[in-house]
Amino acid sequence: MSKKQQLLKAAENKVRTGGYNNFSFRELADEIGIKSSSVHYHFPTKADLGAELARQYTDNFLANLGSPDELITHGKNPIEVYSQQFQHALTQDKKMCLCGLLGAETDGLPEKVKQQTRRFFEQNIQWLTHAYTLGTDNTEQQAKSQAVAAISLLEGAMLVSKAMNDDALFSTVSAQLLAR
Amino acid sequence: MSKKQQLLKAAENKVRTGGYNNFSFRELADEIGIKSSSVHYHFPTKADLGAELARQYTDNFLANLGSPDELITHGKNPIEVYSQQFQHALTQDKKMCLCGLLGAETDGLPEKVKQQTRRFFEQNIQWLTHAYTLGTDNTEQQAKSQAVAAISLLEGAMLVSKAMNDDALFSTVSAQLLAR
DNA sequence: ACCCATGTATCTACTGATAGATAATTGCCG
DNA sequence: CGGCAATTATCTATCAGTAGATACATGGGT
Repeated sequence: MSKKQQLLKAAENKVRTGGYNNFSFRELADEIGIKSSSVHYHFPTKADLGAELARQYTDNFLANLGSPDELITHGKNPIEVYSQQFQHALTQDKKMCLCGLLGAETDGLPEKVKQQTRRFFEQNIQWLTHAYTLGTDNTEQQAKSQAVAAISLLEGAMLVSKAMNDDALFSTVSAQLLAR
Repeated sequence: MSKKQQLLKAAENKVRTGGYNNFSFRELADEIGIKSSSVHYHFPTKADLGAELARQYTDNFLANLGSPDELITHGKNPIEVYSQQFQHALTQDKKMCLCGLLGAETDGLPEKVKQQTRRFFEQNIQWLTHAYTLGTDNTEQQAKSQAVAAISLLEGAMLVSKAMNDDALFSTVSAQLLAR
């Protein structure tokens, strides 16, 4: 893995633990064994790093999901797959969703980080809206409402599980999403 | 209002905007017209300030709600009142829930701040569990599941609304909570 | 010989925290 | 009541540490 990707990985861990202000160039540099000034070679400013972080996170998140149509073709329930992706982030990484955390502190973020954070939610709501349209007679409007509620429920369940330090809460909540 | 309360008020705005690391003693002091060293008189450490902030926020939040029984006596739906309290925080203050944000970054917080953040959710889940028991044949277990889902949905809806900069999303989601 | 990636050195600004001084107020004792 | 003592709330001054950022030098691979 390139130093650049190592930096992003280290930053992801820091941000998902304590937010955008919870990492510094020095910490990241120390962690991967370069000097803090060298971090500026890869990312001119902290905002550039943060924006790239959110961008890659979003792209990877969506790529790992595949398309709702594809999932149905393989006999899977898209909403179930979707909530499992959140659960994986919580229980494997033991961390909050990157963009969930950034979204909560959006008003304190540099503009370009804010934009990428917003993009995460736009794309996810689009994905879910599509999923909630397939095999139903939902209008686009209805499907979008369900989509926004679904991502809200899952982001919120992560947040509550972290705050209470009890991952079982997430399972309890996601089960209700699927039982509707 | 005492300087101490002014400090807490200023800190609340900062934290609800960008998280625990988004305020400094100097900023707070400047804002209310004292010196940063004087802040240490009221709060020995930053963690002490953060913990007191979360503690008061929780107490005020619950006090403003009243008890579920009381609300029903006055012909109100406790869950509706509860979700309106969240909506008020979002649309009037134009800010995220303090403990929602702190909960998301819980692993990056000093221990005593973490404890007070957790207390917010414990007390809120208790309140909601009680509300979901009244006038139903729900078991305690079922009511608690509904309670956790409700607070997850509302915290998540705030987060998504902030990230998307669209408060209407919150309304869309909370409407679904009440329509169940 | 070039250029990508990193290092050295340094800057200014800000961080939380501490020590010690100073008024102003409060409260108790005789 | 008078006066001493303690408490409250603030100040000035300073600290070591860290923040993001910059200019410039260096080395290693093609």
